Amino acid sequence: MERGSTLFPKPPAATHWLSARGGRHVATINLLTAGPDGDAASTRAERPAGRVPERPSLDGLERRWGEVWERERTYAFDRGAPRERVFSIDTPPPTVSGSLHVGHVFSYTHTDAIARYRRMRGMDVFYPMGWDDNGLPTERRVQNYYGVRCDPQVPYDPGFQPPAAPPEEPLSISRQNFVALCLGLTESDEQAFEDLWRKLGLSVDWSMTYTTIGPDAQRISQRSFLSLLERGAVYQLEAPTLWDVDFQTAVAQAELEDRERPGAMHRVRFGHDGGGEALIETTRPELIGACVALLAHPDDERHAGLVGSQAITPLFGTRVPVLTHPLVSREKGTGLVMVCTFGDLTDVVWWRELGLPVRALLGPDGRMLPVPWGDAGFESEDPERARAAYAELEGRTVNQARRRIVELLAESGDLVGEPQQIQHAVKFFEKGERPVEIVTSRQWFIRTVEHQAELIARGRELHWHPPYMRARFEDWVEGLTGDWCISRQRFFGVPFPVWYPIDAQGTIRHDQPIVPGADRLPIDPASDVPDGYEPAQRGVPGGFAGDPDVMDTWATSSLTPQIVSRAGEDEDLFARTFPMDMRPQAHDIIRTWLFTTVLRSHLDYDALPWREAAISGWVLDPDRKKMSKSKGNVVTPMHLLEEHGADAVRYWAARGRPGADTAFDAQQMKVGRRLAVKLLNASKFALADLPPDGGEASHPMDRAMLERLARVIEEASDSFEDYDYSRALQRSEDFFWWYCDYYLELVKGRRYDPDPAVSASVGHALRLSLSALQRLFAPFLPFVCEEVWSWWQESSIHTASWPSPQELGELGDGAGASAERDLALDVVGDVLREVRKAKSQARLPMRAPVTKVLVRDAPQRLAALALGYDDLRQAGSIELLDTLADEEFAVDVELAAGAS
RNA sequence: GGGCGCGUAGCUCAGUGGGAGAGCGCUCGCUUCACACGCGAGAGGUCGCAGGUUCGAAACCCGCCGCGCCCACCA
Repeated sequence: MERGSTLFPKPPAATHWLSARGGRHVATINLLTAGPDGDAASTRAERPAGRVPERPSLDGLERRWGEVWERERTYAFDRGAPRERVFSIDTPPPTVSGSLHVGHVFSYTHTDAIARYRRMRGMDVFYPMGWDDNGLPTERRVQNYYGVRCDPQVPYDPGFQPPAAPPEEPLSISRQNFVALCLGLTESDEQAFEDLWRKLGLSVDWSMTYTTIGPDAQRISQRSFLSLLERGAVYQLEAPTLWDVDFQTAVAQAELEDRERPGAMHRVRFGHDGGGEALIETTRPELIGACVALLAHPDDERHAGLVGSQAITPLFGTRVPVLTHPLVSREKGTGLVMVCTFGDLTDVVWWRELGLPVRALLGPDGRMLPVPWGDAGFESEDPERARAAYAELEGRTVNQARRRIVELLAESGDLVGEPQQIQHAVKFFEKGERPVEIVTSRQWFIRTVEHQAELIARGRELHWHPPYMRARFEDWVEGLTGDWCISRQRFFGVPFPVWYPIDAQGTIRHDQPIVPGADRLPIDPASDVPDGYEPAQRGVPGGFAGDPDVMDTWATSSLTPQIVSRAGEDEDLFARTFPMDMRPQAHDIIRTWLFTTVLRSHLDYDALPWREAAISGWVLDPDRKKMSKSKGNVVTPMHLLEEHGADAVRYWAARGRPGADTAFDAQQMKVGRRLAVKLLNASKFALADLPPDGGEASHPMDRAMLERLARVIEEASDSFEDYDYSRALQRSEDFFWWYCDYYLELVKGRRYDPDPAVSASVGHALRLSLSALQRLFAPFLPFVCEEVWSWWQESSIHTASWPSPQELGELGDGAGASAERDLALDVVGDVLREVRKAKSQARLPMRAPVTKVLVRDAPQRLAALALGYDDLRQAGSIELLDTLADEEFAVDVELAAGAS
């Protein structure tokens, strides 16, 4: 056996043959030293050098190669690489306080396949992992885990230790202590997540992780906020805001979801200053006291007589005008609608457009506020009665108040008929338990609506994979009705870096925010003091007050491209990585994460944050419903990986087309495992007793196989370029099974032929094909591919170059000859199938000898068959192979005597 | 109500103008010197329905039906 030469004596000039990672990378692929007797293979995995194992196995591959990759820093990012060689990925930071489920495994595998492909193309892949630890999910988890509750009024306790077991009554602790617990708990969560990702084989550079609550993320968030503030792109306003009454915080439009809930429609009689009555229908009778107008459609003649007059609310005796608005539906209810401050978002529109007063009854805790009725407060025709009625509601929750007021209305005779039970969609905060309410409060908003057209244009600039996902983005942008509310009345988040002066009267001057210098960031206005003030001046007249709120989690995660590329922190890295190349994410957060990231980058850099958006689908239950948390927790990802192996789970994931929701299917994982085992065995077979390399594929059958493989490489590459990893896998896999079942069987005779002149062509073709196949599968099955590669190669397959058609050699000697060779593979396969069928039907083993085979076929096909004549005879154990020109393809098989 | 996607074998899906396919499952057979975690063979389909374009449609166009998702509505 020759030694020391290489598969590719003349590496093509293309840069993708060269390492993206400097000296750690081997530029060429060493082939001829392979085989069980070879000595060149390394001891990277504590294996006797250069050995193909007797019984190859998948057992232990994950641990073994995971350690090697870590030790050799296989996936390390070389930050010296020029921008054009960098492929930067804006990885979604998973929420650490939830648990990872199969949906994460699914979509992160897609990203990893693309990352590995790009790396093999010679790109320096910038692929950091982040953890989204900031925000409500962590707060909730800490509250439950330790049995504590954050109370900003409680002073900081430097010696605080959480109770050993959660007490029955939640323990009130300071914000600083609470945040410390959040940080501690997320740290252990993050380690568990990292372990899982490593086990799955994500090719992440683990030296570059980030968190959305870390100081860098805080500094970058605050810096961006201050920049927006300076430019007037962010403002604060006291206004009706979507509000979650359990978390007691503002929420954003994007965080709402509809839930079907039973409800009741009540027909209620209002009085009227003309002496008549006005009937309305409402699902929220508890807000009758908050009614500020009745509305009809301008063209609705039924109520034309009422318009312009005054109606009088039942129970409370408040006079409200009857007005018109085009948004009123004539078909719904009585055609007359009650406007309250505020029952739903449409009320806000009516209130704003018609200039109606505010009469708010609902507090931030979701209970009916104490309000004065009569002279000192809400007006009423009969203040005594109003006070008495409202006393029945005050302090009650929405549901309690609703039940009570229905009784009151029934007693007073103002409820017309029985309430109709209905099923209707109600808006919820996606993490909330009770419907959102609308509460007036002071909040920060980023100007969004005025940029709608520009954002649509950004969406068209972005390359979407699959392309139809852009429609979701455009639908969302076009449907925006208000600016983005980014403030939250919570604790574990990035604080707004703003203080306010308190004037001599003790009023907080929100209109005169005090901002810190850039060099002070990140700051927490709850503990830091603005320049020119003393700590003792906090909260006193003439002093200052810190902004009490934190940013919405999306207000930070919308900056992940800036965070990972370290905008404003490391200009060199930023220039090499931003705008980024790719954003992978699932389709359900296009309206949140994708949208807000585009918005922030547009506002801060007047640019897209990335070129490509690769959108993945969801994992569905076998019954095609979205995988629920409860079910996801039954089959934890770690269990899956342990049961089936990482490569097998990755195989299932990679079979899911980009953007397509995919059913959870353990059966597919078994198929993936089979593919991995097949790769082991086929590699073992090809590499053991490998014949000498003749330097070219001189035999037409070998050449035809390589030509097919060249087309597969081309298709897989094109698919990957289009971010269609699943197609790349499918093409490679289809070829591979054909290669095992037909090609490897057909060439057995020649490869074991003692005459090197006969075996050398197979020797060459096996090296080329096996090398290319192993690399084609490497993005999908990184563990088994690294294993089989290590049997005959020195460095990692994952830093080897992606296969190219050119490396298979100059195959072309005329299109006609090539077409005939390809036809030969088909015809030989057709005949072999007939021979196998005859043996199968005769219940004979496949090696059973065949006395004679007569192939009838078109002359052209018979001519092609001649190219594979010997291989076919050998593979079918055929003694005599004859052909006869005929119009129909037919094969007569004569089995050895006594066989059937 | 608007939009997007999907509908092909029992299941999961590939197939975008000219032979209806793969894997799994099922049936039968074979321990063949890479692999029994294997190999070979077989059964199984009016390609959702209806119309149109075309010499020719699973594919292109129109309509309808069904499923899923997103958005809007929410009195």
